[in-house]
Amino acid sequence: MNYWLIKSEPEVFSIDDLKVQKRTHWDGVRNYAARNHLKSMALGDEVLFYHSNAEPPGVVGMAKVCKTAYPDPTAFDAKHHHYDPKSKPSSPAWFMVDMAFVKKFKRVIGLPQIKAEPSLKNMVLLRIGRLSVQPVSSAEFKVICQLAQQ
DNA sequence: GCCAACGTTGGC
DNA sequence: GCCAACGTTGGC
Repeated sequence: MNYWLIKSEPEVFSIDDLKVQKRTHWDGVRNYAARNHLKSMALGDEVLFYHSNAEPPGVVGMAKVCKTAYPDPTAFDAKHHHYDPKSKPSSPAWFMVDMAFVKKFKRVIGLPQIKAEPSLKNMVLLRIGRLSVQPVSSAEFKVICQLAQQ
């Protein structure tokens, strides 16, 4: 079992949207490092859901992988905002996974709280701030879950 | 709205 | 293959 963190702007797609929809295609990732993480995800991997550009930014809940990586069709659609002519159905460049809602935390674990927690100081979130799909260690995942229960 | 960080593009 | 210019992300 591996653990991950995905970012979303709540104005675009929030944990509440995922709760209503129950599952969603995690499409639109157009960064190679993020894509490689998507392709490494296994069925049932647990994923922290992070709200970026929010007040406060932070981890708001949990999802899990319910379908492993497959080609992102929005990259093939010339009219789509995420269209990329480099990606062809015969040799797709971009992939997506499906995510299922697990839970929404009772409180947001804000970025300042994460920064203040010594056991989380090596989180990719703090080291590579812009990466939108990133791995989380099992120890970090446990700490986040404990903070969510306080 | 500003700006730092950093990934991507393209000229050479 | 280097690197400057540019675009995007995302915290503040």
